[in-house]
Amino acid sequence: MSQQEIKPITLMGATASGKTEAALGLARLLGGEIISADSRQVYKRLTAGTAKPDGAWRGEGAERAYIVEGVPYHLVDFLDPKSSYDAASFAADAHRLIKEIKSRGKVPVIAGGTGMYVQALWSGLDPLPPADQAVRAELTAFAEKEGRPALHARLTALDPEAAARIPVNNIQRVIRALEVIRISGKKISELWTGRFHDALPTHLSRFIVLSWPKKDLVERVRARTLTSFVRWEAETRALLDDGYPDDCPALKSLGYPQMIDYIRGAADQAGTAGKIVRVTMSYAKRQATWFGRYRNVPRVDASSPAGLLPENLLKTEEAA
RNA sequence: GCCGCGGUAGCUCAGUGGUAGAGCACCGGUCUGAAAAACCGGGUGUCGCUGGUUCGAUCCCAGCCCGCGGCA
Repeated sequence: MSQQEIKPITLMGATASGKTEAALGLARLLGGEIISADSRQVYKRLTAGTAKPDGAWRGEGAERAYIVEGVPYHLVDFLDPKSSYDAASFAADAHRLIKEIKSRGKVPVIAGGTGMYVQALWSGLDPLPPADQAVRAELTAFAEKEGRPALHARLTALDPEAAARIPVNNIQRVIRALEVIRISGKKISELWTGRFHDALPTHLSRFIVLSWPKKDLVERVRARTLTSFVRWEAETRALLDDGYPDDCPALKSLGYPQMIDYIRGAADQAGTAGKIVRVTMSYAKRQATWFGRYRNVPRVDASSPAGLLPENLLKTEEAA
């Protein structure tokens, strides 16, 4: 098989939908390596709370890789919890890895629940300037002092078209639009090309969305939350003990704020676990909404007996 | 048994003689370098039951049922 004929497979699905299991099955069947598209599993030390696949770093130098059940699993467990990562960095890293994996004659299997990362990887981003944390800090301080309407008013003055599309309270997007003007001197509304559409390029990759009935998914989330709770508490406590602030990027991840409240005695265990299940299901709904936009991508009922088996996933793909 | 208080959304409660609201929960959606982020939208209800007064009752009146507290 020539390199050109190796087509990556991209698995998407809500949290706890079985993406890791499915990806490992496909990688073993086809001879593949996995690239995680998960904005939280990138962090070192966030393991139980992110359901990071159980693996270990092996090898040296260029050969060094995180190995899960014998399969290289890329873009997990490499970033300090105080560091930031983003969709553009992910897309660049993933494109580089896809090329490398193909050069080894292996099949790239991209698996993840971060819809924004999948979108950035396969549909690309407009040529906007990169993030600037100093600019963001300054604009955040302004909003805290003068209020969000005042910040939004600044955007209305500089880029009325963008301001009309961004709600006053959506502080992050208001800041981003102002950041673009500050750095590039151009309006974000003029840099948008409309490439953010509701279809994925199936000539570049095979895409599969894993879906579950909500009543089954909530049981999986509940079970996972309960079995990981003690380890999750321990890893969170260790991060706090080592001086990581509550608001560092990693600790703002889903469930960690609730775990921090629990550690500080502000909530009991049952209540905390229940709250975490709720915020997780709320996230799963947002993921389902995101992936639901891709009308040209087949969906697999992962709850069926053969649901996550690689042969079943490939068969469904062909039928679509 | 008597006295008092209460019964309104899934939960905790507010409220009005013109068929009703909040918080949480729940449901739906948005998404261009923070995306497990940041937001937007939706009330989902025999106002305990049965009568009475009234043009009109969730509200006022009576009886009943249920819960809580007190007295026996």
